[in-house]
Amino acid sequence: MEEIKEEGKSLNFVEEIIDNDLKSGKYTSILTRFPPEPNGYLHMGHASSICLNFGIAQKFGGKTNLRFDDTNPVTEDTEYVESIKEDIKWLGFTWANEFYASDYFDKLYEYAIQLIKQGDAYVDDLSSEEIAAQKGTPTEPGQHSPYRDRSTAENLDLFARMKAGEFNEGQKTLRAKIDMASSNMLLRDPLLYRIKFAHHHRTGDKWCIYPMYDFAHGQSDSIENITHSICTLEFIPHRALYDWCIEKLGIYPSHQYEFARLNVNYTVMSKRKLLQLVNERHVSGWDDPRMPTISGMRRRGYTPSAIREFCDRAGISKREKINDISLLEFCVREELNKISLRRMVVFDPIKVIITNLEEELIHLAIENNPEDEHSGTRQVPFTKEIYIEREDFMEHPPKKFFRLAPGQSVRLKGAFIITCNDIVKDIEGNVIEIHCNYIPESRSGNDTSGLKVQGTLHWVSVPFATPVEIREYERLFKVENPNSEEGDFKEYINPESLHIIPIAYAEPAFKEAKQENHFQFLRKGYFFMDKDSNNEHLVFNRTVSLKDSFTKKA
RNA sequence: UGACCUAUGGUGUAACUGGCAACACGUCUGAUUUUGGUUCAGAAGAGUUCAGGUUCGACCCCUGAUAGGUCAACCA
Repeated sequence: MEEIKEEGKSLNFVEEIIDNDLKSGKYTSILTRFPPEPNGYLHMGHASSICLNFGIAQKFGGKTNLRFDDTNPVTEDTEYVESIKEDIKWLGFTWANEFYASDYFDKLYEYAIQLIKQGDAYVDDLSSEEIAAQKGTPTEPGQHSPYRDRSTAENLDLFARMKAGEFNEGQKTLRAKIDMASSNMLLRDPLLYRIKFAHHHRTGDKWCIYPMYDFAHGQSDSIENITHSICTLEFIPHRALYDWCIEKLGIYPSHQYEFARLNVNYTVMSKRKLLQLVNERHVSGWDDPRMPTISGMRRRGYTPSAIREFCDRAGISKREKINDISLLEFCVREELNKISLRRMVVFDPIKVIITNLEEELIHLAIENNPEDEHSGTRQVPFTKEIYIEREDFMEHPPKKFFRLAPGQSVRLKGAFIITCNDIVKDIEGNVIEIHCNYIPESRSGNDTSGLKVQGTLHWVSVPFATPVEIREYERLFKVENPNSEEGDFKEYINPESLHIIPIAYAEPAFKEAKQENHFQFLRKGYFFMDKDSNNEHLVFNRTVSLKDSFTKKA
């Protein structure tokens, strides 16, 4: 059934390329790769790439490798490797092989020697500044380095000595000999190797020369026999160099394809900026629920399938775009509506006294999820004193206020219909108690009262109320695209993105709450238990609010 | 005074490769509802950046503009 639906869908441009390659017989099977640099946490943009690379392999019966692009030892760390693996698994994908670019350092070194022998690479003594100065501009050609025509023997000797650690950082580099007049700046004798006396998270101190991205990525793809190497738009100019290396080396011809990275409005999606938010304490960490990181979204209560669904609906193209966060929220709500347990929690309480209730305690069974008939019910105690939401009562209500007001009736969810017949105020005139009559015949499930009311409220029994902490999140930025605004993006941070309610009143069923449960707090939104919770103190993150067509109008 | 990439409702993605622009989100109605949620029914909203050309016919092909983006890190 799912198959048929998939058949009818049109392919994105990458899928189309692969479909054609398979049909034409260019390949009999495909191999993709997801190549993160282990220098930060994965975010929504990576999720899109993961869904593309792994998804495409699944769709066309191929496989996907996970390869850590760890060619810069100063920024990379094992901590990131572990978090990246955890995030990919959590998203629901399995890699065929776990590789590291650093696995190929020996092979890459041989490749470099091959280029030197072919006269396609040379050791340069120029400093970083001098190279930049000789690079030219997009409209003016660059100048040749005075070291460009060293003999093969000299290059070989120098390169070996670079590897042996005879030179200082920055003193020498290995450069490709291509074309200093190319309109593609990347082809103006790009750096292939640089000296770094840095400890590598995997190879330790074995190496003091490290390959640049352009001398590692294509070769790594080739070594693994990657058929379709899919990356983001900014690598388009690199493709010429990618192909140059493969051609000069005469190795397996992997091909690079580029798609537009995924962006979402009201947030930022670059590692650099996210790192700033963390370092400058605008958020509590990489997994702050406001962060667009996978770990942040997981902590917030987003589900893997909702994220996958979002990536799928957002689509793949070559056009730079910013997706609407509301699509993500739609995907999250759509799933959470089906799976979350309904509970009642009063955030801002006002006391209601059921004046005509004789019994001390009535046990009510209320469904856990009306969308799922197998979800069963829970026991909810009903007592003479209950809390309702302060905003659910108005002494002088406008028309169309379907909630509680003097003389007005409402249903208490899963319980009875009540009518407000009196209010108690303090000296300052604030309402502190609402007195109501309940209709015994209106009990949920066997209502014989014949009464109809417009509103249904959530409520919590006062003596049974359990305090919990609530954390509500708003968008992290005040503007849709912080990147395109004047000045620093941090000036546009929303100062009210986190709203904490230290004490909210929850029904007692939370005693059995499990970390992995998703909840819908009736009329409030979807919530997920935070890792800061312990036995005495439960903390809930608002994953996303419910759609609200009432407060919007007001 | 360069090369390369891109251009379809508010947003994102399509249009079976030339046959009078569809789907989703969002928005707005109405119905249903013991969540102002869900569900259901419906509506508004683009004539495809612009100007030419080819064609019986162009979002699609050609020419030329325009706009936005990318490229001159010993980052990836």
